[in-house]
Amino acid sequence: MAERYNHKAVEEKWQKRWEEEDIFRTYENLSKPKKYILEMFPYPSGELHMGHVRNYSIGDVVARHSKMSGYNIIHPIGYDAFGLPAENAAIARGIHPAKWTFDNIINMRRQLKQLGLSYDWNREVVTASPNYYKWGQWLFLKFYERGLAYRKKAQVNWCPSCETVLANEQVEAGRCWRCGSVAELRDLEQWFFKITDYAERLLNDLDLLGGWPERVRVMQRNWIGRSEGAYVDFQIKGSDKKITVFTTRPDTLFGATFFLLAPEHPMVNELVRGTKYEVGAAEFRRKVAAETEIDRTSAEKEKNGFFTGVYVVNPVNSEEIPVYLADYVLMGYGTGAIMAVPAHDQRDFEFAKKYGLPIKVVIEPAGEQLNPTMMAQAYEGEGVMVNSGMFNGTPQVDGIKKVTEYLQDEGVGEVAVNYRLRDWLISRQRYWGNPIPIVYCEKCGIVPVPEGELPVILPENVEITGKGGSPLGRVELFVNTACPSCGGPAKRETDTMDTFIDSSWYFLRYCSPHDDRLPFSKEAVDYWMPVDQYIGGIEHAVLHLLYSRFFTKVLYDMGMVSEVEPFTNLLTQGMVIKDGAKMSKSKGNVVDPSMIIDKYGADTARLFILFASPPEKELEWSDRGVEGSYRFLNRVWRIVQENKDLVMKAQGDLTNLGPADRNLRSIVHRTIRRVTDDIARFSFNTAISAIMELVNAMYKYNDEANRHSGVMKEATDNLILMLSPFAPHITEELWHELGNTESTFLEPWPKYNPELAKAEEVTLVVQVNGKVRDKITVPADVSEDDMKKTALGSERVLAHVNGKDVKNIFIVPGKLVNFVVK
RNA sequence: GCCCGAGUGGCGGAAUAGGCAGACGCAGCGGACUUAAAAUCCGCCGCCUUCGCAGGCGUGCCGGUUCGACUCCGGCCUCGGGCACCA
Repeated sequence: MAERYNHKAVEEKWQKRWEEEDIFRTYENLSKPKKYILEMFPYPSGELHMGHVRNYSIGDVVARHSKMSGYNIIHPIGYDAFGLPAENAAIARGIHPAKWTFDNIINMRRQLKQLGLSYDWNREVVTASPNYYKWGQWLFLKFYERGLAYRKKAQVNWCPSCETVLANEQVEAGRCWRCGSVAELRDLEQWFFKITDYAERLLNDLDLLGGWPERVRVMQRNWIGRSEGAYVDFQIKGSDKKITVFTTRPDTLFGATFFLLAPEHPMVNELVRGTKYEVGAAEFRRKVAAETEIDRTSAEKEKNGFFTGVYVVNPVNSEEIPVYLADYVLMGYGTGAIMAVPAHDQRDFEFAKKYGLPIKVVIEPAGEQLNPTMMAQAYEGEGVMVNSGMFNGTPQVDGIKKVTEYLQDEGVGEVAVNYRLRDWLISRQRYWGNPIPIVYCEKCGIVPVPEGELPVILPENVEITGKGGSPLGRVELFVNTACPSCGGPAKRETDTMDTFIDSSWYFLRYCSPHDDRLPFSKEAVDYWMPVDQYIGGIEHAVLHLLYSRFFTKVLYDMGMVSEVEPFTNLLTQGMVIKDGAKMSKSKGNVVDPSMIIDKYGADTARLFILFASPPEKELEWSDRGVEGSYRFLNRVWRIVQENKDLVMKAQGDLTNLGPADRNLRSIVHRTIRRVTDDIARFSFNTAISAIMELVNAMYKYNDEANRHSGVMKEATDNLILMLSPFAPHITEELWHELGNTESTFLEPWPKYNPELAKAEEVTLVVQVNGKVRDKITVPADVSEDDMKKTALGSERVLAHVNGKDVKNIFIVPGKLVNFVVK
C-alpha cells in the first residue's frame, strides 16, 4: 500500500473483502452472551441523509465494540418500504411505486455498504416484499381472531392532501404528521386495533423501561393519559332513560349546575326530536362538525353551547339542571357527556359566565369563604366540601372516595378509569401498503381470508391518481372474489394497513428472516430478543415505539414471544443541523453524505459525526470539522507508517523501561480505560478525544532518542483496535499492514492493566481559602504529611499564608490541599 | 398554561462522586521545514490590569449551603422540545 492515506482505495478494498469473507454473518450461539443492536430501519426515499449516517454510525460503534467485547451480536438492517412517497412519485413521475421503491433500495443498500456498517446482510428485511407482508396479514388475522381487530363507524381524522385517514398518534397539533396538512374530521367505517385493551399494561410496563430516556416515557405516559374517577348516572327528567357521565371529581357533584353533551352524542336526536329545539340542535351540530380538530380543541377558543330544552336530575340532591350541547365536550373521551361544575372547573366556569348559568361553590380552601359572584375564575385547588349535604366538612381528597362509594351503594355510579389513548385506526385508503386480508360477502358478511390463501397479493396493474379513494377499489380483478366461506360472490377490502404495522414487528422478523412457516421462529426470537440497544430518532417517541410495545404484548399473550417489552435500552439521537437549522431542501442547507464519503471517506464522515457532539444532542454540521477529522486519520496513518518496521520487529520484553517509555505505557492503559468507559456510556465524542490524546502522546514519544519497539507496538496495536469501531476501514488496513491476518472486528477489545493505568506522578493543587495558588508535581503515592510539607514549601503558597493564622487544612489525598487562613 | 431539557471561550464541546474550569477539535496567532507555497511538525490561545513577575474577574442572572460550587438548594431570565378544552 502507498505511503499516503488513500481513503478510496482502502475503503473499497475492505468493503469487498468483508463481503467476500462474510464476516458480519451471525448465528445463534448459546455458549456466548447475546446482544441485539438495532437501529430504526430507513424508509427507502432514495438517498441516505446525514440523520441516517448519524443513526447508523452510532449503532455500528455499539455493535463493533460489543462484538469485540465477546458478545454474540445481531446487527440487522432492512427497509420500511411501504408508504405514501412511493405513490406520490408514481403520480409525479409515472414510475410504478414498486419500481421506485425497489430501485431506491438498491441505491440505499449501496450507500449503506459504503459506510462500512457491520450488518448481517443475510437478515435484510423489506416490508414491501410478499414474504414479509404475508406475515403482516397473518398477524392481522390473529388479531382479528382475538377480537383485537374490529371494524366500526367513528369520527376519524382525515388528511385531505394524503387522501387517507390517520390514527390519533399521527395527528400532531391537528396536522398530518407526514405532510402537515390540517386534518379534517369525517364519519367513516374503518378497521381498528384495540390498543386500548392494553392501555393499563402499556402504562404500567413503562416502569420496566429504566433504559429509556425519561422524556420518552413521560410522553408515552401523557399520551396514554390515565385518569381515575367515576361514572355517574343522571336521570332524564320526564323519561326513564339516563345519561352517564365520567368525572374525576365526584367530590364536586353537588356543585353541578348544568349538564353538557358532545354535539355528536347519540342521545341528542332523541332528546330534541319533535321539539322546538330540533332544528337548532342540528344546526349547532353541523357548525361544530365543520370545524377542524385544531379549532375544536384549542383552549383559547371561546366555548359555544346550545340549550336542548331538556333537564336531567342530579342523583345526589335531585336538583334539575339544564342540558346543553357544547363544542368543548368531545365524543371520543369518557362518555361524551359531562356534569358541569363551574365553581371548580375553569372551562365550565367560562361556559357558565357566557350563558348566565348559576355557579355553586362546593369546595372551600381551609379558613376561607368563596363567593360565587365575586369569583374571577374557578377554584380548582384543594379544600373541604361545603353545600354538599351529608358530606359537608369532608376533606376533598376523602370526598372523592366517599361520594363514589355512596353512588355505588345507591346504584347510580361506580368507580371508573379512563384513558386518553384511543384505538388505533389502521385502515388507509392508499395503494402502496399491505392489503387487509378481509372479504365482504353479501351472505356471510365480514369473512377473513383463510391463512392458506395468504398473502393477498398487492396487484401491480393499478392506476394511481391520488384522488377518489382507495386505488385498489378500481381494480376489478382484485376486488371481485369468491367468499371463502360460502363460495358466493364477494368483494375484497380495498384499504391497506397503516405502515406503522409493518414496523411494529420487523425486529422479530430479523431473528429468522427466511422462515416460511411463521412470521418468526419462537426459538430464534427467544434467543435474540429483547433488543438490547435500540437507536433512533425522538420523533417516534409515541408512534412507532408505542405500537411496537403493543404488538409485543399481544404476541406475548399469544405465546409467540417470551418478552413483554421489545426494547430494553433506547438511545434517541439528536438532529443533524446546519447553520442552526434542520437540514432541508427548502432551506438549501443539505449536506449530501455521498459527497463527503467521496471526498474524505466513510471513516472521516463517521468519525466527525461521532466526535462533534454527544449522540443525544443536536449536531451542528461543520465542513471545517470534517477536515479536522480527516487530518486526524492522516495523522494516525503516518504515525503507524513511520513506526511500521519498528513495530513489526518488536521484542516483547517490557521490563527495564525508561521514564518516557513508562509514561507512554501509562497513557496507553489510561486511554483504554477511558475509551472503554466512554463507549459504555455512549460518550463517543470523549472516547475519540482520548484517542486523539494518545496519538498526540505517540508523536511526542516518537521524538525520543530511544523508542522502545515493544512500547511502540503496544501503543500502536491498541490505538488501531480502539479506533476500529469508529473508523473501521483505515484501521483494518493498518492492522493488516502490521502483519495481522484477522479482521479487527474479530479481535478482542483491548484490556487495561490497572497498575499501569496509574500515573507515577500527579499534580498537587494547593489552595489558600479555596483559591488555587500553586500546582506542584508530586509522586502519585504521596502521603498526606508530605502533601502538606510540599505545599508549604511553595513560595507562592507562603505568600498567602505567612503572617496569618492557619485555621484549618483540608486534604484530598493525592489531589489537593486547601489552607483556611485568617 | 402545564411537564421535560439546555444555557460554559470566537465556534463544536469537556469536567463520570462537591476538589485544577475550558480536555479534544475547529478558527486564530507565532515558530520550524521550504527558493516559495501547500502539506507536515512544534508552540501559544477565556476576559481585564501588567514590560514582566503577578494579581483581579469569569460557567445565563440574584441569593444560599460549604474550607471549596459549572456541579447541591431557593428564586428569576432566555432558548429548545413535548402536551394542551381529555371532564
